[in-house]
Amino acid sequence: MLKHGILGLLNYGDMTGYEIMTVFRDSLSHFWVAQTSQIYRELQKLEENGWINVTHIAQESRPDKNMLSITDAGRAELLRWIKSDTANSAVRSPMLMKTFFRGECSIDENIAFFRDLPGKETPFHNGSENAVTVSSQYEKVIEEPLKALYWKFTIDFGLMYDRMLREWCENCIRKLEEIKHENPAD
Amino acid sequence: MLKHGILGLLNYGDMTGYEIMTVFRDSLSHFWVAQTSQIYRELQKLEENGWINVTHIAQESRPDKNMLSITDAGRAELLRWIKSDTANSAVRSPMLMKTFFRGECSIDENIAFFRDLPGKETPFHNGSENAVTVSSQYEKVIEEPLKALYWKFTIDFGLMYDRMLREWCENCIRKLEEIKHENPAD
DNA sequence: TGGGTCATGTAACCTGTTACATGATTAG
DNA sequence: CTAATCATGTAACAGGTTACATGACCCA
Repeated sequence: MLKHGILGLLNYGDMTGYEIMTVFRDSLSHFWVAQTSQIYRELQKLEENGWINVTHIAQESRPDKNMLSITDAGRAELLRWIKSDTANSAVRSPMLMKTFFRGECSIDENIAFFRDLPGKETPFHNGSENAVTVSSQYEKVIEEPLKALYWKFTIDFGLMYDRMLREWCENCIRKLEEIKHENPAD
Repeated sequence: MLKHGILGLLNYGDMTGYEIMTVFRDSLSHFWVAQTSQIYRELQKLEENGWINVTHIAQESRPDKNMLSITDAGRAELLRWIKSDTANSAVRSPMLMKTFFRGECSIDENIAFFRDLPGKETPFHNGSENAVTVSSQYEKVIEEPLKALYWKFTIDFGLMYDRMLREWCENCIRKLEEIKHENPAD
């Protein structure tokens, strides 16, 4: 999957590993966290698969760099992946996992837990508002308004998710407060 | 994280690997998918760490089984994990990753994509309504109504997520329809 | 007689995380 | 003078996926 994210970015135009890293940070990282080391490793595999070409460029006042460009095979693979079924995708939420077992903690601890959650757990953890402005800048770079649209869709998702999470936390807190007042013993 | 999920289940009472598997399927699997093979491997590690004890039980009309029970060290580890910070948790959404690059497809293909999504991509992919009834059955097993409460919280999350996802897809479709009518060329 | 349940795993591989490593240039 | 930016990775380990393997009992 990370492979395909990188391939997708290279489809916008040639880039170095470093540039991929920065674009990734501003866009995909909201819903897919990846370390620099992993990006470079995946780039090696993309080349092995023949999905990208690498051109070494010597520089003087800067370290040398490797310019990466997507191949026809890479573009074909990207499209194949985009159109493939989303269904059996890896679901994994550490946050829900912890919530599930929160019965081990006191009600007050749990009220605090749900109070703090919305600030921490969100796909747009850097703040979705910020993501909106960043994407607008890239809109000029991509130059294809229709492609920028889907970027905006992912940000809309982030905004709606944030709102939903806050609501959910409020509901949980409300129920915990009720229980607290029913049995003040706990 | 999977380690801790298993530890949490064993904290409800002794179980075999097989039972963990079935309880897992009905509860945690909604937001954390794991293969049987992985569960057995993690059980080995839990024992190596001294977090569980294993008792071999010979059976006649059934295969022998290993009864697992959580140790004091395991309980301590479970609590440590529950109270640890949720913040830097691994975010990864294949669905948003694909959405991001959907600009490569036609508007009609994308309308179809968003129309089909709500049925596929949901933390409670087996249907959240079903999860509600299953959890009610376990409520009798757990026998501690306060613990079952947090299970219900995770299901509430699933229901709210489902609703939000449907709304988001409708919004995306609406925007795509607008664009389609503005430039019928595409 | 065929499929589901009970019950256990191993092996190979792929993906993700953490820690480490280097070093010049440039902007404040 | 110091921190950020540019630019590249390696190594070891942890966690997740896929495929395979075994075998009896019970119900329809």
